[in-house]
Amino acid sequence: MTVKQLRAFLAVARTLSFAEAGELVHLSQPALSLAIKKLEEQLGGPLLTRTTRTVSLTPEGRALYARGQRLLAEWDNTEEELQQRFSLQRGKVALAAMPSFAGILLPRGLLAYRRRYPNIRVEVHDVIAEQVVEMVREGRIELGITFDPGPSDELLFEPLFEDELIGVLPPDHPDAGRSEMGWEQLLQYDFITLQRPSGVRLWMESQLVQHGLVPRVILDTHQLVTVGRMVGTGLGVAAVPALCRQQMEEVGGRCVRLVDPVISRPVGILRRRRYRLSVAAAEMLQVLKESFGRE
Amino acid sequence: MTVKQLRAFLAVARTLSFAEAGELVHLSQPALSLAIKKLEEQLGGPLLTRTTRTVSLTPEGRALYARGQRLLAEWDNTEEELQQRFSLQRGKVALAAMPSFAGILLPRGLLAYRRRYPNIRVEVHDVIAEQVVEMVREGRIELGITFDPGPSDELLFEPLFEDELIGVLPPDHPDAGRSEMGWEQLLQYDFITLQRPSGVRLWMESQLVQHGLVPRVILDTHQLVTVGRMVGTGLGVAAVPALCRQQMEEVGGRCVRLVDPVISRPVGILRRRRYRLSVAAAEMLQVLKESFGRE
DNA sequence: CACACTTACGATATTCGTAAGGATT
DNA sequence: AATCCTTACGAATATCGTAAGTGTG
Repeated sequence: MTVKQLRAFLAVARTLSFAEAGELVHLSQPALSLAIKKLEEQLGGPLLTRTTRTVSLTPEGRALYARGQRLLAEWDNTEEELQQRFSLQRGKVALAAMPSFAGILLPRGLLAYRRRYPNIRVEVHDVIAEQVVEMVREGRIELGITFDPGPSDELLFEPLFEDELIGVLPPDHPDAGRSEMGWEQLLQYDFITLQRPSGVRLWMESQLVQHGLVPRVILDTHQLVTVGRMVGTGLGVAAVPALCRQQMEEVGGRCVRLVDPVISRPVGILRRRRYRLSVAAAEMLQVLKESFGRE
Repeated sequence: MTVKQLRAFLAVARTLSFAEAGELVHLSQPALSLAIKKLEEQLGGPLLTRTTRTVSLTPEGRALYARGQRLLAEWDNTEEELQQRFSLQRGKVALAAMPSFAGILLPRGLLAYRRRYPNIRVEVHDVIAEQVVEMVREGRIELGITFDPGPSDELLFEPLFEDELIGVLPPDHPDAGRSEMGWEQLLQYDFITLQRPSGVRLWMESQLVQHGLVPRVILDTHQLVTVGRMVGTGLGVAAVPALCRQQMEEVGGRCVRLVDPVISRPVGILRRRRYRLSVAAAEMLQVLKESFGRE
């Protein structure tokens, strides 16, 4: 039994006329006649009773009509859904981004994506960098936006831009108006930072040690906003990823570029090697590159 | 998208090997390759990623795999069910028979049918003759066993045999041992019969009137068994369709053939004109004819 | 170098449409 | 006589298998 045969039969069953049905399925009357004859042969008995003047269904024909309608509808739906997926008129992308990116920059990218492909659902997981990597590795999401997790044989990282550490100062701080300052200068002041298990804290510390810099930590907390608020109220200074600049300023911090050294690490898109992206995800990758790529 | 294409794709998706899948669907490797290529073209994108050394599914391929499996299973089921219907390995016949026939003779016929076609469900409606006709007319059943309802342009009656009225006598009745007797003789005795709305009563009365015979009715009831019991206990005599002979004897009646005149009417199979019978019902018709036909 | 999929090509099968045939209203 | 389905037949299309090609481990 072929799809064409079933389609032909259903058309005849609906119209009870070979001629009319022929138009529906774009077939000449004889061709339709043959098609149905073959179907009947294959199934082993007559589906229609034709008396040259009137066509009607046999009991078996009615049985096939009932089941065939649902069947063909599902068939066409499946086919159409696939076509829509490929033509980006339907589908879903699941991605994850670390909070600093998800909150500030990502919305701009998603807006661009949705403008181009309004019918594709986007699922965003706003989780910490380590979990982003984990979710990509497990295949729960197709794309992750995070720091470079380092070489891996199952993960592929495409950098988008460098995220630098910037200084955060109280509004009334003497250096608050400057465009940039050195690390040594910053670390003269009481230092506020994130608590130990934090990825940012670990990264910053390892980098500072390499340059012989030692912060005078007077306070650590586990939320970046809290760090910002503390700096904003004048408790001390801090250093945070540039991605968080806006957030820091919103709670009263003044941001300055930090040099000597410039500490930065790449932020980019992580995905699985060896696994092809869905069409929708591939396009998302493209849009994200355009929105946040270097040039 | 054709059935063959989907079948081919699913085979590859399952085995992740074109060569192996080819064997499953009885296709050479190149033919399978072409088939899938065409499917991909039709759907608008790749379903499989092949690296000449390894085959894996794209996200879209996984989507089709999930839906396609169910779809093809339903497809095959539908096809097989129809084939089974035509080959009498599956199906259903709904029929109705008047109680006298349904209770005594029909079981023998059904046994013969079920022996030949053990997988076909049979639905028997044990209803009075008028309802049998009604159910056939409404198309709720395909076959009805009843008396001839007379000519009709939508019903077709095929007689099986003649059902005669026979006499029922108490066991100690002087005529109880005879093989046949005349109506006039029977009607000398107190007569027990069914109540008025009954078809049998009406038929019998109209026939008797035509022959100038008048029964001395001393009692009427609405159940044939009751008539039998009353005769059995010696209250009087009765006349019932021969179909009920066994039932009468079970409750103590003695049956004799009635002549002068022999009153009979055809019992047969009723079905709708212009509507083809299902294969299962056509076969049932055949079996019933063989079991209860004249010769 | 061996294996697995793809491309090329000739052969076969299937399907299609036009034309003719048959039956019913 | 008109209409509707079926059969017949030549043509176009699609599909298949064999053979050659290509890339990977």
